[in-house]
Amino acid sequence: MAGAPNIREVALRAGVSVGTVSNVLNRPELVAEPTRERVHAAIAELGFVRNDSARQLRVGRSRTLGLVVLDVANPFFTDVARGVEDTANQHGLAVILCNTDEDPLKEASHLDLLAEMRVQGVLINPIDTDGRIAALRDRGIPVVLFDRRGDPALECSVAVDDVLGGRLAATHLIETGHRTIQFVGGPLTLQQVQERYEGASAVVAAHDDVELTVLTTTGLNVAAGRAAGDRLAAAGRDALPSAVFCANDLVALGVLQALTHAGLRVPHDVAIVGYDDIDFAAAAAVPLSSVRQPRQQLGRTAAELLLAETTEAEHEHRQVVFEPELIVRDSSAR
Amino acid sequence: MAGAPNIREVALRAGVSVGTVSNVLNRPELVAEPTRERVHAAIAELGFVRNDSARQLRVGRSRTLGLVVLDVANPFFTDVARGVEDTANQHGLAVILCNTDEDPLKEASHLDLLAEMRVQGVLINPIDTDGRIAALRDRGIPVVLFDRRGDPALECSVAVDDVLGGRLAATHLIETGHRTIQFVGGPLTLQQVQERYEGASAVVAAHDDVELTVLTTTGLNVAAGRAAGDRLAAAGRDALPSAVFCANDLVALGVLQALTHAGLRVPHDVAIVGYDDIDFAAAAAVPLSSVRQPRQQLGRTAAELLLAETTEAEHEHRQVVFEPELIVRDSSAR
DNA sequence: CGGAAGCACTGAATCGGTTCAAAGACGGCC
DNA sequence: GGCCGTCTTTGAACCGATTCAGTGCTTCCG
Repeated sequence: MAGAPNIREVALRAGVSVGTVSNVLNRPELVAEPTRERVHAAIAELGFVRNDSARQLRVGRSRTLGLVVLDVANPFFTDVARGVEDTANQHGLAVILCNTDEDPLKEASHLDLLAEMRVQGVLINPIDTDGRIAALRDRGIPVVLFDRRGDPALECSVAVDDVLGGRLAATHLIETGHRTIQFVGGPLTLQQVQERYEGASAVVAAHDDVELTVLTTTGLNVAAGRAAGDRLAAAGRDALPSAVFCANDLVALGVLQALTHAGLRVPHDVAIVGYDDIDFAAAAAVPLSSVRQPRQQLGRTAAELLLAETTEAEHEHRQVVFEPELIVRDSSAR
Repeated sequence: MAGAPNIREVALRAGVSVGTVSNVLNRPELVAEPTRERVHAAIAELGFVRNDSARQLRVGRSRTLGLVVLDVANPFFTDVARGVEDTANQHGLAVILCNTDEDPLKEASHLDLLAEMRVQGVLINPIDTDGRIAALRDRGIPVVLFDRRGDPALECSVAVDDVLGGRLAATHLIETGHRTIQFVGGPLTLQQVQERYEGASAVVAAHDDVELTVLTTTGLNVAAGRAAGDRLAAAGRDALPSAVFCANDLVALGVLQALTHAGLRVPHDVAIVGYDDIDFAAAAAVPLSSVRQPRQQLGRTAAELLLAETTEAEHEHRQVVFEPELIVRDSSAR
């Protein structure tokens, strides 16, 4: 009796069968008005709460959805998460947020857990597309990639054209007169980082007099950016690039802090362009130029694709690609 | 056969009973080496993944823990979440992150869902301590309050001394010569906001020549801060307070943006002190003075208290209170 | 040689909802 | 009165892993 009355006790109290109680909960339109009221009264009196694992066991799937991100502390991902949550909640689903810290082992263990939970689906910004994602799919759990393009034969994905984003940033820097550009970000195994670099690289290749170098970081956070900034500053004024293009805004903020700390002025000594256009970019010490992505929309669309895949009889995988937009602020003004 | 082999099929393939398979999974030391290997082989060949709802149903509780926060987009909460996640993962628990947006209705619906899921416990920064939290406790689900003190008879809690935080901020502003101080934050029903104001108020009361006024906001985010800043700026230069103390850093960043946009200089025209000392405070246009809280530690401690409550036979509720620390930066420099 | 103890394994009962075929109740109509 | 259709309710089977009393076997000891 103690903490957990079950559906049988409710049935007993309301003087009906368990089947009827279940119907009141799930298809109330099948139950006659007075009966329904008696059942509701019994539920209230006993403080009954449906045991979701029992329900899940019978129905075969849960009412949750997994969201696997690289770093919850990155506002880009929390904005995406907001979009996912809004859409999921509208459909009565809860979101399980998993943080991988760019660590394949953590990613793997989170995916295992989500598989055991029989989530309805997984939204993931994968680190490496190893077998584990395929394994999920084989088990019938739909997977939607976000912030990364997938294989149209296998999965849906929602991405932003990162190559274009890289082009926008590089074009802007070249047009404002910069000739030595430093790309800062990593690890390069991350598709986002790779493609942002590629985009910049393609533009630079078309200009004989412009030079692009790469400084890889071990992560995409403020600390990594600060470390990179320190290295740039330590190399001496002569070795300084005239502009830095960072793989995301956190790195850019870190670089900005380190350079400022070393007595260099942004954008006078070095210009900076970031990526993501998180809200804090505009509020930075030197307002940051950045490549904007439709963050919440990314999340909403990803969740919608997942829901479509679970409900549609004949599902065709879709690859949605949004266009990024360059926002120019003080950090790269001439 | 398709997507989901169960424990029976594994048993069949390995030539053992289901009980043995279960033992291999849960208490491998009870099973002889060669048998264990055969079972593992069968699991691998079939790609078997344990159905967690069946396990939960039998065992009675899940391996998850609910974390209910006011706003995932606030770095303060993501830092707390990191702490919670670290500790939870170490103990094999997954974290379900719920966002309430300071909306009691959303809070209630999330708590209902967590109750249905039979989570091991709930960590919450509550909006209003209405009956729903008590209802959870009655059902045997431990609740730990964080960033807020609780009733020692009922629950554990982890908080930071917000009254002290308010005192620190106000004392600092008074000592640097400010005589008209504006408190910005809200809603005042939030205990944090209330107490930060109280602390400041107590200090001001001891100084006849200092005036403290309140501008309440509807939320604790950048947009609310910006709106408040606009109102301050619109009131005209003469009506301006000489310093603003904000209930958190997001509000402070919003106020900073609005004031700067209106052509006012910080700290020359108006000084600003925030609260939380999120990472972005130091990187702001004018580096923000702020009252620092041990964010990750708050999360870790909260999770530990919860785990203690679920494992200890005789549990005594504890109220942990950390001390905040004032970090002075440019925004309140004289 | 008998009995006890230890070990590895078995298999049925169990957790608590959901589902669906079937039964029951009632009214309308010929 | 008998038949049919509609609406409501019933109750047992079922989902899949866990658990524990119990079986069969071996070893040890007096």
